[in-house]
Amino acid sequence: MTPSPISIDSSPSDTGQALAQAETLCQERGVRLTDLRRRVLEIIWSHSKPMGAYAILDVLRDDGRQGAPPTVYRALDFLLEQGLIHRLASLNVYAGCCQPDSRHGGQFLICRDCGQVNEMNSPAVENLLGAEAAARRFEVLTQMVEVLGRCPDCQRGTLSDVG
Amino acid sequence: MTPSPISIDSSPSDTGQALAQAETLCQERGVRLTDLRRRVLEIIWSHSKPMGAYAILDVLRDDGRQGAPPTVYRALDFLLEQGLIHRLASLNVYAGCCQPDSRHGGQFLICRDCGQVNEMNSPAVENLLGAEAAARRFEVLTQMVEVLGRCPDCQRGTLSDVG
DNA sequence: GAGGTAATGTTATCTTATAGCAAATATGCC
DNA sequence: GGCATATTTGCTATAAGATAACATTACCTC
Ligand SMILES: [Zn+2]
Ligand SMILES: [Zn+2]
Ligand SMILES: [Zn+2]
Ligand SMILES: [Zn+2]
Repeated sequence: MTPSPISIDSSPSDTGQALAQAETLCQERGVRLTDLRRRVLEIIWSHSKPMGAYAILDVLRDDGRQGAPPTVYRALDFLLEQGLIHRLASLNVYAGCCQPDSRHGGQFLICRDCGQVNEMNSPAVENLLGAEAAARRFEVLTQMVEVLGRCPDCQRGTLSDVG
Repeated sequence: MTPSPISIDSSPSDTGQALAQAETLCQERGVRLTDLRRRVLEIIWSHSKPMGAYAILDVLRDDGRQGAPPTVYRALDFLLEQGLIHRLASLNVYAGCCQPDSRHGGQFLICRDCGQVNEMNSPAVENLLGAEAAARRFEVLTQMVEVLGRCPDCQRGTLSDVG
């Protein structure tokens, strides 16, 4: 019923919800969420930490599916275009987007110790960044914000590196 | 005398100033700005756009200097540690820091069309990001902000892609 | 100059990402 | 269904970015 109050991990239900919403969005937009693309999105969501392209490829191969790097990169390109995932440039990893219905670059809190990533998407930050850019006569297309630090859990115990 | 009001490019004097300041900072800190490290910093500053590691390596080789990737990556690591340059993760390039005396992650306006990069470093943005992170009980170590868009020049004419 | 530390040279390798073309699959029309 | 079309996927090769490991050289102190 009620979602667990502290969700460190992407639970199966999170994954399910994300997939369902992706399905809906793709239908609305008239684009095809193929088996491969859906599976890549599922792999990303069902892991606790954002994944690199080659880690995703490994899972696909464990599935028994054929594939080479272009296979996964093309799926990632599609998911990125549709705003269903983000790329964290500082880590070369890909993470599911929590609000795929509204386009945004993404603001992320990345834990140095356990690797967890939290998508912030503070409108205040977005607006201020836009204002500062505008003050410099700069036309904004996309914003990328990545904050590296320590998550609440890793501050508490030193249960670092939970894998 | 007066610095040019619109500085699209890093002028030789900018480069000279940056090198002089780097020299001073490294002396104060008791670290060695060797020939190689100084030259890499100079190469970065004397180019109009941020450069990739292998582009820097090419220039080093044009100098007649020996070198392989580790040569330039070690120099870059040193310059990054000392806060003399930044890495723009979204582009895999390195850019000189305008305020190397104060440590910061860096906030960048990156022009999609001409590739120019402008370091913003708005304290307001930094503070707000810090506050938003703190509200989520997240301990900030470093912030990285990269805003992709179009610089004033590229909005005016469509003198895009000035190379 | 001997000894220790820091920096650089050198080779090989690893990770991340893309180009290019062929085969397969979905879609739309007759 | 049969066929033309465009999209998607398979597959090989390769580009681009970054690091590991170890040998050599420069620098500093005694
Ligand atoms: Zn998002
Ligand atoms: Zn953590
Ligand atoms: Zn800076
Ligand atoms: Zn521009």
